[in-house]
Amino acid sequence: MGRRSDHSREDLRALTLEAARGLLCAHGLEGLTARRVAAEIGYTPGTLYNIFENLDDLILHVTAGALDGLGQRVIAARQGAENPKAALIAMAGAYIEEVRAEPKLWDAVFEHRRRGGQPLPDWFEARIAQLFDLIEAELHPLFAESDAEAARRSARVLWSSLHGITSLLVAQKLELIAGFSAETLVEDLIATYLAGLEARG
Amino acid sequence: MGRRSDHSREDLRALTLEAARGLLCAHGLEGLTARRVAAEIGYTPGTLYNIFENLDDLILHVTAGALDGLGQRVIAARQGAENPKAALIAMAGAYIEEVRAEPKLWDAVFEHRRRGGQPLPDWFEARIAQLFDLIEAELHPLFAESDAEAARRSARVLWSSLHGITSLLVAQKLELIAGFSAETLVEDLIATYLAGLEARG
DNA sequence: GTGATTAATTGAACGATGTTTATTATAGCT
DNA sequence: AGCTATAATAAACATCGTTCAATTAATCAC
Repeated sequence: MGRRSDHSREDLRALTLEAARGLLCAHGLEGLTARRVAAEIGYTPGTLYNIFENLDDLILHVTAGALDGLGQRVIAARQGAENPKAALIAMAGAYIEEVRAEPKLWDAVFEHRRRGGQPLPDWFEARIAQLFDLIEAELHPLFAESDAEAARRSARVLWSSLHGITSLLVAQKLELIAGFSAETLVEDLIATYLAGLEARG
Repeated sequence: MGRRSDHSREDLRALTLEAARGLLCAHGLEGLTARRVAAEIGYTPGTLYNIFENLDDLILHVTAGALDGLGQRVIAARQGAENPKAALIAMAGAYIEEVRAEPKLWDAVFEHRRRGGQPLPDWFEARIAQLFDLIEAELHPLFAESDAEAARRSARVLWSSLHGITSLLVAQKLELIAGFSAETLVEDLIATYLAGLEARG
């Protein structure tokens, strides 16, 4: 079969991303194959390579979409919080909620590595940096201007720690941590860490 | 070719584990294939299935070995520390050192998921629990006996947070966190979190 | 020592994977 | 209508994990 006009270039791209996201949500990374995505959108595998560089590229765009959605939820959750601690807990709560809603998708986000050990492309790292800045912004008021370095460091510590909890959650390795919900752990982390910041001056 | 007597059953098993570990260290998860492991030990792929249930099983045993080695190093690092804070920082330092020595191996440890989404076998979870207990043991002195629950919770928070930092480190996603070494972040985490515990009473 | 039994190793096969490419059929333009 | 540019396809390639009948070597019985 030759050229069709069932979908515009952009439609087809959006359709593909949606199908890929659906497969990730339903079956995780191992459920996403070129042939399955193609079948889902009614095309053949080769067509995918007209739209995306390769499967890694496709997956990267799906996960970028997930990160964007997360960013929106996190920003919304922050509204109305009256102090940094409340804001951070609300933001982290939104994170966990999002991850809980689609655990396999988020497991794929964390588990995925590009073939050949290639590093993440710049446009993707920028997406993550945006999320990162949200935490950093909340922490800044807690530090003197002379301590900008400490504020940056603390933002990185909190970010990494949150990532640890959520990644264990979606990898279903949190049963080791039985008896405590992710929310409980995150709240403990934030409250205690902030208390420590204050105590250390 | 038929039955050989080049190696005893146990020798062959050890040889296979060693070869698999070498491949993981050198090329990560995607470098470990049945055919490559077999070639490395001078046998054919089918032989692997006499020794291990499947590739997942083989990988699981390699990572279990890595966890055991880590446990020994962590215990050694703990010796001589005079208080819980110093002990925890030393232990975490050993963790990071180990992970830094073989980043691809540890990335594989974190990245690996069994096919079909099967949960980790009990014998493997027990290995992790052993490591877990090491942290918990250091924290206990910091809590009143009536607060055993809080001690357990804090151990889980610290463990997850450490995991977050190391997992970002080996996934080479720590460049996002540029400007701070894993050691710096871990030390900040432990010192600040412990200060927070004290401040909160 | 010779024959029968047991066990380990192989090689070939199967279905599936990501990706590339020549071929084909369509859409849009002159 | 004819031409061209382009999109989609089918087929191929190398590789993957895994299975299994066939084969060969070691072991055992006598």
